[in-house]
Amino acid sequence: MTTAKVRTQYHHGDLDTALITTARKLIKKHGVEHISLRQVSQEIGVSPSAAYHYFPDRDSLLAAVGFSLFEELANYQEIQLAKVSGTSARAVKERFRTLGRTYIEWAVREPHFFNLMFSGFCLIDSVDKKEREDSRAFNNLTNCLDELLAAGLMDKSMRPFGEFLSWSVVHGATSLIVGGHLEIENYESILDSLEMALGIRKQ
Amino acid sequence: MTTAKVRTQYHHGDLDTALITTARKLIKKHGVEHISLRQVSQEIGVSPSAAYHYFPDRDSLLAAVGFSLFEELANYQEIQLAKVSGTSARAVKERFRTLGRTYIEWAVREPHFFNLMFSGFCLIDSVDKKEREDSRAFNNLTNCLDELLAAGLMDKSMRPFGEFLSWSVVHGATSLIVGGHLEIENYESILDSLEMALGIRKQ
DNA sequence: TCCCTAATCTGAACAATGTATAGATTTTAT
DNA sequence: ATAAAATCTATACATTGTTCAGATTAGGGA
Repeated sequence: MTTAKVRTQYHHGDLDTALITTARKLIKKHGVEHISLRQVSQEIGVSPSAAYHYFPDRDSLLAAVGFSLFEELANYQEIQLAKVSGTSARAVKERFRTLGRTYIEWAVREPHFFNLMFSGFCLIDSVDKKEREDSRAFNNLTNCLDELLAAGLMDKSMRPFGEFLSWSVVHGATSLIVGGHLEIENYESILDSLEMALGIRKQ
Repeated sequence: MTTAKVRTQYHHGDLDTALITTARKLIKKHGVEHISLRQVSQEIGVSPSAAYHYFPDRDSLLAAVGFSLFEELANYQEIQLAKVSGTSARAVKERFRTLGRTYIEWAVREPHFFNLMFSGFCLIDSVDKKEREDSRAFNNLTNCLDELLAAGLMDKSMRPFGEFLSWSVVHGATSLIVGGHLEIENYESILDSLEMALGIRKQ
């Protein structure tokens, strides 16, 4: 019986992923600006310099955590999306709202994660653009907008602005809320505004 | 002849503002995550501990810089706004675009400033809400939207969403651009989208 | 089974950082 | 002029990121 802090073996075995998951745990609790490589190493029960065999520096580890969070968010969104399947007008519109709602609620529930993802650590240039995890969320948005259009539920002339407006409004509102610059009683009003903006029919 | 680095007097005289302006200068060049209290002190030519007579800790100094940047942005916006005075439909619409354009361009020109302002250092709670400098920019936006409505240039039913949509879209797009998550050829298309969303008449 | 090489981790060290405290210097008020 | 308040320095300490030489272990070929 070995706890995380007292290893019995010299070789950890899976230090690569242990570093990421432990960093994730500490970031979740204390925020990315308040955790150190040494804390992460100590929590695992490993020497501070051990991490340098897997990541060139501290920021690379944090970036790795950040990228895994994009994946997590996309997974969460798709799970919630699956709960509103169907081709009815109600289902299609609810899927669109689900995409925005999950984004906002996920960020509000874990603001430290959101800050890490969008605070310069996760430089897009450092990873192949075609394999970016946030493009999965983007594809889901595109599909949803196409469904809305096909069902005649949204203003045709607004379709070209669909992805940009949705992403900007939801991300912008989320960013302002998480940063404490905007207070909103219930997040559904954000989605109401967005629906109005895109000319999505009521009822 | 005294440079900044070699003071002749024991008392600096205006260390309070010197700390802020010097920190501002270093943040502008290197970004908030790469400057230290000691660098700022050394640049001024003062002991590292001197700063603690004016700010309780490093983060408070950074926050002070951040708050001054909100003021700077609002000043810049109002200067640009004044260049498009008049009551013609063209002038009113151009003022609305100017508000968004200045926000985006200012952030893109000084991304380190933008990051500081919206990266957790500038906690709104720490300052009286009624005296917040970003409310100046918000008031300018409200006035502009009222002018648009009064001139019959925007969709009446969209007015209640005016401030929120404008702020979210412009801030969201800016945040994504500065963070490297979104690439946009010219920023006017952002304003085009926003005008479409608010039902602001063409021509 | 033994040994050798590569993989993996430790230990000690370094400079830099934020911050606390005691004391030095200067200004201000009386 | 002198006491008190304001302002700044010097020193110290714990913590951090990072490097590097060396210790420990794992895996494969004889």
